[in-house]
Amino acid sequence: MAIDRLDGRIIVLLAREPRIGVLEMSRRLGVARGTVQARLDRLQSNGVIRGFGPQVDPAALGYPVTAFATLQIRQGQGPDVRAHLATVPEVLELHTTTGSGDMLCRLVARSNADLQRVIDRVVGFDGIVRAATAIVMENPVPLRIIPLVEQAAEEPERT
Amino acid sequence: MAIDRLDGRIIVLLAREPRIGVLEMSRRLGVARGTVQARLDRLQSNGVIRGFGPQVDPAALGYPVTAFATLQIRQGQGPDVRAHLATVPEVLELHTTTGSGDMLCRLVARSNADLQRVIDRVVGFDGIVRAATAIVMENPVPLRIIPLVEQAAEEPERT
DNA sequence: GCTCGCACTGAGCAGAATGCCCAGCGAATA
DNA sequence: TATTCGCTGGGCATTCTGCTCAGTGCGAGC
Repeated sequence: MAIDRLDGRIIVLLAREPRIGVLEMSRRLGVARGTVQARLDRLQSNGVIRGFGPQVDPAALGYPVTAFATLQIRQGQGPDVRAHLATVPEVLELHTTTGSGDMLCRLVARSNADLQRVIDRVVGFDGIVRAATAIVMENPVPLRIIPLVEQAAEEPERT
Repeated sequence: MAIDRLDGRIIVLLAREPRIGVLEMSRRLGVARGTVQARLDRLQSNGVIRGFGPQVDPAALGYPVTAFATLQIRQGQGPDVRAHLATVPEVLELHTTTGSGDMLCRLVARSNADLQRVIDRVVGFDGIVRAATAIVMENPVPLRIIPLVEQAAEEPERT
């Protein structure tokens, strides 16, 4: 669960240059290959590293528009709404939240006009009372994990 | 930019089993190894596949609390706020948006109590007028790309 | 109708990495 | 003190990679 500095260096190195392989990592980090391999195995069985799936850019796929929609759900309809949203390919992720909305989902679309189609499909479901959409203009900080890993590696336990 | 079915199958296969390698992929897909290799190179130089970084689970790192914060920014302070937020490790991503807020950011924290510390640090900056935070309770649809890739592969061009 | 360009195929090759094994060692633990 | 655990450094066979090549089928352009 807690990671130490070596774990942190492994993850950061892997995040920066994912293709280098275990042997090259051991060279760069100055440790034995078996150590890196054991650490990696542990990190993966821990669940710290979920996997190494390809990071696909929706914009390059033809979906340059990103938006976040806050949804208000009719009481008791949560499970149905989740199942509905899971069937929409343009819904990239979905969270249930506290606060003024009940759910927050990330959407993509081929254009602003196409976004209307996506939203219609999202809210075209009985359990959804209202949707408030915010279109993303810029993304100054793309999804990142390195700073957090570095912090976690420096402070293995704290609360 | 547009991907065909073979591209789609490559990405989906890679997303499901990231460790299989080019040779095994060519076997599963029933095409020559060189073809898979060429397609992968093209997808990467296209930017469709950004990379193969490790997918790290913040919860396993000791940050089980996720939240989304909507920020309102004082006019003209945007660039400073971005720079400020980029220095906070718990800020995993940041978007500027249309709508009632000006920015939307994803935060993680070690606990609900720790979230207060993170929010204090986030809003402890002059350019931020107000912050509305929604704590994530459940994540019925984790960040995914496969359905979108499949759709994009079936409909190479459309708007 | 013909030729060119392009993508795919199937094969081969040297080099490198992987997965796996082992014995030894030092530190922390019981 | 004895044991356990993680790291080291080495070796091994197997596998994959990166690269090259000639041949082939297909569509576009002339």
